[in-house]
Amino acid sequence: MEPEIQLEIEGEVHQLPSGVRPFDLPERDPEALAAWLDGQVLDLKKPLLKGGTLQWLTFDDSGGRQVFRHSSAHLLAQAVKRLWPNAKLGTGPALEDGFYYDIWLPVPLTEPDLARIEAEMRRIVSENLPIERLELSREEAVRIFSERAEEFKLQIVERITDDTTISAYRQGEFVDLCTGPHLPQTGYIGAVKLTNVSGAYWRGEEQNPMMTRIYGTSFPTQEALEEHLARLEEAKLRDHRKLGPQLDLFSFKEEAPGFTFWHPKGYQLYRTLEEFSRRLQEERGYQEVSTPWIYRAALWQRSGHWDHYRDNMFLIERDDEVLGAKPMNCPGHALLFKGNIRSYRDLPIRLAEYGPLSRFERSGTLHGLLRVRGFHQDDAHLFVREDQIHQEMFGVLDLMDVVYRAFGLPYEVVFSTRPDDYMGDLALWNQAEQELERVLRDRGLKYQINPKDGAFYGPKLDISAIDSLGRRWQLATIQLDFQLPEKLDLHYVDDEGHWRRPVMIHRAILGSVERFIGILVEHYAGAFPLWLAPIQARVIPITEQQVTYAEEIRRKLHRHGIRADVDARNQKMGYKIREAQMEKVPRMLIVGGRDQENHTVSLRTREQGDLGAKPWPDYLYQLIEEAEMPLS
RNA sequence: GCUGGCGUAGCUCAAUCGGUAGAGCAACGGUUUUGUAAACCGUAGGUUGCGGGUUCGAGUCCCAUCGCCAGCUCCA
Repeated sequence: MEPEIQLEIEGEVHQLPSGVRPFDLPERDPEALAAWLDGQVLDLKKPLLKGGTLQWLTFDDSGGRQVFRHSSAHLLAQAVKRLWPNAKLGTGPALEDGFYYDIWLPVPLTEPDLARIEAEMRRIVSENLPIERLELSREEAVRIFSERAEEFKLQIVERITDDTTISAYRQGEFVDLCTGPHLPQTGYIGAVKLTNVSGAYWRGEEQNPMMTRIYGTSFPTQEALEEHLARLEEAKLRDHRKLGPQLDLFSFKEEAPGFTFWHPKGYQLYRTLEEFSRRLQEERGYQEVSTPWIYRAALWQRSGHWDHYRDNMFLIERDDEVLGAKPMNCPGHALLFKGNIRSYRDLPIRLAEYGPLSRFERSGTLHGLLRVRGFHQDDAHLFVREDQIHQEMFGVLDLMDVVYRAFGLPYEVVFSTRPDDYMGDLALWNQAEQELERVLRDRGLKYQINPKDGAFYGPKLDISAIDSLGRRWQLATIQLDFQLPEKLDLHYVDDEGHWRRPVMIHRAILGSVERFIGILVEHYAGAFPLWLAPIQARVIPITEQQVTYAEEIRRKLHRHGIRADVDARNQKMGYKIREAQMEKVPRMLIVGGRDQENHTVSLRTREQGDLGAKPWPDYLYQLIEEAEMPLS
């Protein structure tokens, strides 16, 4: 008698012969791309030898999408191999919104090549080749990929351990080493688009050969693909590098790559943000200082930056000695701390600084405001006793919460642990890592662990946000440091009169003010909330007759701390309104003859449009309230 | 830094095969005096990123360089 298995599908239990393929079941969802059996994603054509609960994965499931995109990557590789038979395949995974394949090519790729590859991919789709799984012995795998001169695949085979099944997938003449799973046929891939080409080192190591990485995306239908491409276009319009200059906030110039020119409006925004940070920190016992921005090399040698950070520093040679511009404030703050004898009663001492920092970033890594060479942090160093670590860390996380809630910025917490080139004593590192984890748990924060990504002097907690194109950027950082107090020999006097070593907490909440503004521009698409907007209100006289009245209103607004201007140009009202809307000014106070007579302003808001006449100056008091900083 | 791509007026873009660099918006001058997203007329604006080369002739072809874009690497 043939062995049977029991499969539960959509609540119904079926008795089926062992070896049945999900693909052949009459219950199969016609949109299914793969099957899910008790937590495992399987090919639809996988013969089932044991029973369980089976679900269909479609393009709406992330698992289904992943299979779809992974098969699309194979499709890409097959097309490239048809066009360049001596191309050598690297790896080609699925991504969130698409896929890529790293391929070594004898010639550089050009735009028209992408179109040719796409055309070939469509041909393979129309051939509707069956996709077949092969399970291979190591010898077979080596033979297959040697025959095809796929040296990179052979390297992968070598690294596969003996306890793993070596599998490959075949579609037509094409075979790729792959664990799968995959779609049943190439015909499933309804629409593909190759988006861009770039270089990528084999296995991500700089000394390895550079492969050509071809990115693409794919969807079941042409309409879905076009919708996706339209969304990408939308996102590009939010890009801070486009919006910033458009809104006249900042610019970059060839003469100073990686440094920001802050225009009047952008700098206003910058100062508002800094003021926000100042007020929150003063309330919490921080003291603002300003320390030198250039130090003799000897300090950097003592602090460890010379060994761990020199390549990223701007160095200056004068009078036969080397000086370095500061990439961080910590050594300066430590020196300031050291300048007096400190009692245990003085701690914690919280030193804040907003001064300029410079880091020499490699040219290819610069990216608008999000990666610059010259920037400012809302930086602070907390000098604390060991028994104060927990409480102070708790306070920092609390401040962070206030700040990020004020902007409604979605963020992720990452806990980065000891890197390979760490400085100092292993026991201290372990202690610091345990402290950080304990505070995270006590605050109930969700976090991910990023092993070996800590700073060279201590483990850190990073907050990152995502830009308009889905790239992740680190904003806040909180680091516990037992090393620097040691290196620079910091101490305080404890309650028994003994010298003790303080602990340093490095922290920046906004992170870099530059980067934070870049993220904010994209987050709000340039339409900043009232309290942040560089120009909060624009007074628009309808005719020349109201310019004096308009000026009067503007002066009064300013006197009460509202940033306002008057558009007195000889233009129609509609024109001025249109410009104010495009500049994303949150409030427009329109004044015509009627307003002047009745002592009103005609209010228009950026979001709601015309709201009619409001008595003046009553409206001023409403505006003052609406424009308050979100300090709690 | 590496691989590939792109640099034309302040912005968005055009210029056939190598043959006189052009338009809209913005700016400026004037007319208009206006009630909720673009009034009208006119003027000016350029060493085509910078430097070489090929050619009778280069925005266009070649070399080099700078900057930017995508990704890699790096990343407090």
